[in-house]
Formats: sequence, C-alpha cells, structure tokens
Amino acid sequence: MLNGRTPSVKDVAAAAGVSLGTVSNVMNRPEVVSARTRERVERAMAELGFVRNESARQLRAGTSRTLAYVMLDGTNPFFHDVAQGIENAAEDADLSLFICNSNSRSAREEVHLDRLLQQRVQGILITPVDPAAPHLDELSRRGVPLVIVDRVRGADSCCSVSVNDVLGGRIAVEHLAEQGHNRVAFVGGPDSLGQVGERLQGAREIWQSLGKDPDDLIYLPTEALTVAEGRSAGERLAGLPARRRPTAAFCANDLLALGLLQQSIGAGLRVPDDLAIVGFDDIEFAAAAAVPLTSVRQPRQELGRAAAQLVLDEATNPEHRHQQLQFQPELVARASTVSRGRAL
Amino acid sequence: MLNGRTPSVKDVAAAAGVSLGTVSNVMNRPEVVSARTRERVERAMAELGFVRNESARQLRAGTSRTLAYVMLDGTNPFFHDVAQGIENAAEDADLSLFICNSNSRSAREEVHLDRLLQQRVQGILITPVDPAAPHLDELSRRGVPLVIVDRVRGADSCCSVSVNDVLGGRIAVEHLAEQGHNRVAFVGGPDSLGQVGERLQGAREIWQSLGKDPDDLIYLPTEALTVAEGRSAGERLAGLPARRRPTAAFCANDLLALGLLQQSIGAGLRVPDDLAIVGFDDIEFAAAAAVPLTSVRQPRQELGRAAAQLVLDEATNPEHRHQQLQFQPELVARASTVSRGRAL
DNA sequence: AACGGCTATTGAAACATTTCAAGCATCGTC
DNA sequence: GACGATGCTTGAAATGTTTCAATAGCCGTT
Repeated sequence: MLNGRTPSVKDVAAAAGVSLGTVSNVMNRPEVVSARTRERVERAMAELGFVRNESARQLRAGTSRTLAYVMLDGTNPFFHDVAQGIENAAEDADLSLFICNSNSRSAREEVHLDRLLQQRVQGILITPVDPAAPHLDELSRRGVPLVIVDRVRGADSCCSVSVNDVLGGRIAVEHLAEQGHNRVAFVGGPDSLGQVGERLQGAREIWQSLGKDPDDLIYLPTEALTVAEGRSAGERLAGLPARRRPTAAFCANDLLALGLLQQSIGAGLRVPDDLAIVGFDDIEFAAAAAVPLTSVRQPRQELGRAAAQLVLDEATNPEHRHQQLQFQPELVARASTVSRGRAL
Repeated sequence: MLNGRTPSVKDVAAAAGVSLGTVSNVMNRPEVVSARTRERVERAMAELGFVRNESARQLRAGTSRTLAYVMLDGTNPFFHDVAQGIENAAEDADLSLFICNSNSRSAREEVHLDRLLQQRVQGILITPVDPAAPHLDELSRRGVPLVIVDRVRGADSCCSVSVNDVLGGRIAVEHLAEQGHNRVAFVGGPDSLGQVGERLQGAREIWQSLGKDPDDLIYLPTEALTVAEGRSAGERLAGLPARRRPTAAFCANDLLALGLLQQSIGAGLRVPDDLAIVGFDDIEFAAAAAVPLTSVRQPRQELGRAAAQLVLDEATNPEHRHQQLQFQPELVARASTVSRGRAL
C-alpha cells in the first residue's frame, strides 16, 4: 500500500486509525487534540518516517516559510556577515533563508528574483546592483515585502537599511587629518556605485571644512572594489611624482585597502609611516592583516538583522509603514594609521 | 473576478480563451502548441503578470528544481568558493541552490537537513560536522541523493568529493624541507577533524621518509581553524626555547596561517627568514596577505562543480553508482616560504 | 462520401496538504 | 431523562499545477 512511496498524511492517518484532519491538527494545533490520540499519531509518524511535504503545505496554506537574500558580491566577506545577521533573525522567526548571489550582474539578479517570485517567498532582502532598476519596482507593485540592504531607494517605495556613508567618509578622513596628513588619496570606484560616491562626498566635505586645499584630496578611481584593483591603485600611487604623492589613502572598502597594503609593503613602503591606510567595512580580515587595518566599521550583522525584522513586519503587520533605517558607522583605529608607540 | 489575487493558470486560460491544459503546454512543451495560440497565451500572461506557482508545480510534478548545500563554516571563504562552484553547475542545469550554514554545530545541521527534506530538494551536498553522524545515514536510507563534500564517509554508502589531504600534507612539508628547514611545526586542530588528522599524517610520513628526526616535527594543537587561533599558536611558538623553536610552520588551513603570519610579523619576526609559513586551501586572501602566503591549493570551485554533477547523476540516472572522487592538491609557492631573490 | 492519419486542444484526475462547518460523544445540570 | 455545553474528531472542499487519454478539426486518399 505504501510501496516505496514516501508516506503521506493519509498513510499516517491509516496507521494511527484516525482521519486526515486529525493528523493535520497534531502538526498545526496540537492543543485541540487529546493527549491519547496525539501520542498515537506521533508514534505512527515516527514509525513511518513521515516528513511533511512543504509544497503541499504552502500551496494550501498560501504562505511560505522562507525569506531570501540576494547578495551583491559573494567574494566580499562583508555580505556574508550581513547574511549571517539575516539568518539569525530568520532562525528566531522559524523561517528558512534562501541565499542568492548576483555577482554584480543585473541579468543574474533578475533571474534570481524571478525564481523567488515563483517560490512565493515571504519577503526579499536585496543589495541591488542598481537600486533604480525597474524590476525592483515590479516587486513592490506585486506587493512582495522588499527591503533594500546597504543602499537606499528614491521616495519611500520600500524599506531600506543602510549606513550613513557620508558620515563614514567624514570620520575616515578626519582621522587621517588628525594624524597630521595634508595630502590624502581617495581610492575607489566606479563612483556610480552609491557607496563610493557618498563616501567620497563625506571625505570632500570634511576636507573642506578643515580648511584644506581641495587639490590635496586626490581621487584615484578603480574599476571595482576588489583586492586586485587595490594593488593596481597602489602602483598608480607609486607612480605619482614625489611632491604630489599622498601620505595617506582612504579606500572605499577593505578589499581595496588590503590590496593597496599588500602592494605598498611589497614595494618597500612602511605602513603607516610612508603611507597610512584606512579601509571601510571592517571585515574580519582587516584586523588580521599583517599591518592591522584601520577601518570604518559598519554594524554588519546588525544591518542584516534589522533588515529581516523590517521585511517580517511588512509581511505580517497590515499597518506596516515603509522605513529608511540608517546606522552610524564607527572608526576602528589600528596600526595601519597609527604608528606603534605613538599616542593617538 | 481576479480581485487582487495573484493570477493563476486558470485566469490566463480565460483571458486567452483557451483551456488550462494549453496554458500548461505553453510553459512546458511549447513545441506541441501552434504558434498562433502560443502567442495569444503569452500575451495574456504578460498582461496579467502571471508567475507560475512553484509549489503547485512541484506538488503535481513531484520533482523540485533546487539543490542544497549545507556548508560547515560560513566564516571560511573556502566554503564560499566551493558553493560558487556548485552554484555554477546548478545554473547550468537550470536549478536553484539553497545555501545553509551549520556553523560547525551538529544540531543546526540537523535542523537544516530536516527542512530540506520537507522541501523535497532534488539532492543535498554537505560538508558535515561529523561524516559518521546517524542523520546522514537517515538521508541515504530515504533515498535522497547525497554527496559529501571535502570529506569521505565509510564504505560507499554515498558519493563524496574530496582532496587528497595526506598528499597535501606531504607536499607542504616536502617543500619546507627543500627550503632547508630541519625543524618544522604543524599547527592545527582539533585532530578529530578529518582534514587535520590527514594533513598531519602526510606531514609525518614525508618527514620520516626524508630521514628526519620525528621529534623535530612539532605538533602545535589549536582549538579551531580560525585566525584568532593562528595568532595564539604564534604566541606559543614564540614562547618555545630558542633551540627548540621551529624555523617553519605548516598550518592546517589558511586562516590559521594568516593569524600566525600576523602575530609573527607583529612580534618582529621576518617571514620567511625567521619563520617560513605554509597554509592550506589557497583562499583569495592568501595571495593578498602582506607577505603573500605559500599554500596548498585545493581546486575549490572544481570540488563544488564535481559534487553537483554527482548529485545530479544520482538524482536522474537510475544506474548511478556511488563514487568517491578525489582531487590532487598542488603547492603554490609564494613569499612566505621563499626569500625574495632566492631561487627555488 | 467515407476513412485514416495528423496535429492541436480539451477536460478531468491527481498531487499532499490545510481548513472549517458539521457531527459525535461525554458530561454535568436541572 | 432531556438539554446544553464542551471537547474531539471527521469529511469534504479547496489550493494551482501537470499529465494524459480522449476528442475535434483538418487534409489528403481512396
């Protein structure tokens, strides 16, 4: 009767001598069924090795038990920390988390979103390639709970969770100025990326308000936010004529900073004495670098957790209002900007 | 008639003036439906914004379109590279990939597996906390296609994909011996971890066959394979009396090696002149370290891709035989073992 | 005009669950 | 001993697809 099939509620019901509905009740509202039959049903389940079919459950109940996060760049540990924060929140709410990776490709992002729509996930968290992409509007229009992570989107068409990147740029450069640097490079790009633009803006603002010459804040553009690009920026830096060469660099993220650090040390520079370096994100490897990296810390896990809470609110609370949450970054000073034995 | 609901095949059929079955055919075997009606149906879908309900599809068709990977440690980039390899293979097969993370906790692993069973995923790839855990047998017994990644399991109860860790240990230590080191530390632990034990075994084998004194291969145990543990190992290393202190260290993975590297440089040692260091895995940050790290490379993405292919074979090919695939590791020599300007 | 062979479409059953109104005991109360 | 009330259990409908046997239409042959 069960020939090889994986057992269904029907089989359990038969084995326990009760009806379908009772088995379902045991799973979904155990309090309405008497202790005696509950126990009988549970034993039957265990004996048969019954595992509830989630597709059928979801089809009938109309509600799924999963959240999804579409991350921007799988090679950047920052996003994995964000994902971990989401996962923790999801675990608390007894939900599963689907993790996808767009690898910064808009087409791939769209494929993932389409599939998530088919899965009828409860909500989608995303760090988008382009926050203005029309396929994101599409989601809102469909009424899928949506939260933008680490970016913001025009108007309040949906929730977002981000970090004050302008402020991040300010504190990074302020720190360098305090250390006595008068010629500083900003390494990052492409500046069409929201974060890069804002971190640069913050850097320029504080530089100006400190009364420094704008020409002494040098923009060193990169093609991407990777270690390799950081190295290449280092080479360009070394190629500058000595009187124009900066004594410090503020990198738009830690991967760039690590690349720059590596290239500089390899070229015989002393860090921080010949070149001070500040990164952004404070990923785990920042502290673990051979010269521990000063960095602007974002509350990565917190970011993910907050985003998950927003998406759950949107999914469950009918009076939900879209919010733009913003966290404040914080400078973590380490050896890459502060000489050993030299007081702050 | 459609009041707010998300449209179903039925709505599409009505809008296009055809039957349910035809709409389904348009999606699943477009070749059997005439160009004219196909076009009509497709227009109706676009107008209504129809998105197929995957739960219903899966319930009826009995087959899901997802694979799952349960990774061991989300903080280790190695596993993300493996995941990327799986993802690529999944993409080629037009499947989605569910990524879970057990964070080395057996209980969490079990929760994930249970949920994946409920989802009726096509197959499960896993780097288990303990390859002998009974809940893995449970999966095999249920007939879920299963592949163990980066570990092996007794007998041929299921497929596995791994790297020859004994050989990895041999080539690492052989390389150090070639560089003239006569006193070498092995850093890693706990040695209940399969990889750690086998890498250590390989190290001991080659050490002996080179005719060196076993007492000069020093085992420095760690609690986990993390950067912090690497630093702590560095402190213990520094604490050894000079005549017993090794001139080289072979670390069971790159995170340990990076921690050791950082601690050593911070303590004023020159790498590789005072201490040569070899890691294992060749994660991206290995090459990017301030002293680029010599490491034993595992074909990480290849590992994932091969595992995905095995699981797909098991899922689709009735004549599938379990296989234990093993890749060979390869030494990547960099500055952490080879002095600049000194020929290999 | 009947027929056979195509191709394109249809209709109904099936998938495994949840939900809910209705039914059935059992019990205490008058 | 009738009556509600209470507490469990049941049976059937509903969810959105896919699948497949059956049918309808069409064309060319005889």
